[in-house]
Amino acid sequence: MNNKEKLRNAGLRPTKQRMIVADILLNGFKRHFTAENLQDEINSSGNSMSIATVYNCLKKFKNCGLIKQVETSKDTAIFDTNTDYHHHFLNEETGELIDIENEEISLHKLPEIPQGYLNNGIEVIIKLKRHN
Amino acid sequence: MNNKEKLRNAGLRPTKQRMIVADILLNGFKRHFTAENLQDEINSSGNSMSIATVYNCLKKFKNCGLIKQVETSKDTAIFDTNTDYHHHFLNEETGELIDIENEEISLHKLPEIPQGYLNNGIEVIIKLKRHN
DNA sequence: CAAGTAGTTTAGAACGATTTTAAAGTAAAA
DNA sequence: TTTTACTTTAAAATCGTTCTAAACTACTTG
Repeated sequence: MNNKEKLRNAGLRPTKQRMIVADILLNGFKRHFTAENLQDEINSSGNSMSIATVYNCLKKFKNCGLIKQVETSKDTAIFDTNTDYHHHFLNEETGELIDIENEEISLHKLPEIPQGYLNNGIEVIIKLKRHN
Repeated sequence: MNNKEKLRNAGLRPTKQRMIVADILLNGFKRHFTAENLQDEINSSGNSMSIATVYNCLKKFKNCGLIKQVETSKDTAIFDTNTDYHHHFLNEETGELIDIENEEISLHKLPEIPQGYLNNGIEVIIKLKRHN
């Protein structure tokens, strides 16, 4: 399936700008990037795109599942007086957090830590959706 | 141990402002809050504090482990072309992310989901520190 | 195809969270 | 004390992101 079809299937108009972004992102290579990274890449491919369009486009792509946004990264820092090792439920609609005590969760199998690094803490976030 | 001692033990000068913050945060109650929440609370307790000081203070408290900052919340949104269910290593020094395939990790015991909510996805973040 | 309309792009302004600046103030050390 | 290093502050600056409103473009219907 080509990119034009992918966009149509996702319910998005295949505009010139979305095709440029699709050509960069939907080629099968898995990668992480920011809006600015992407704009730089667009620029250096000889095209150009307003930063507003980059954001619009990423939001659309995300909403229809063509890409993901990593780590529910809120724009506001949230602090916690609970310094014990613990995890969180996150109500994504409201941003509300609820503690999960360490005993209530257990990681069975862990991946191998990359060479030269140490495990410096694990954060588990269980995202919640209201039940209908 | 009183708050003045807690601050000294942590290597922080017990200034008037830090004591005000300590009185609010270090009373044993566990809670989540933002810098703005805290400033509001300071204001409504009859004190006042510059927002810059609130941030300075939270940064110091965090660095010496008196509080934590929740969910490695970066100020920049990171997107991912990998839309499969997967997790991440996070190099906190550089912000670099590395995928962890779903099979490489397994959650054994899960906490009970709060009433009225559904599990809408689990994100595991393993923070990495460079090995010496 | 032609004309209408609904969705899209854009530059630039606006925004909100956080950090920086530089000057004045305060705690600890000598 | 006097000195020195750290801290606080208001205000400006910065950074990522969203909004605005006007121009543009893709799709629909006639």
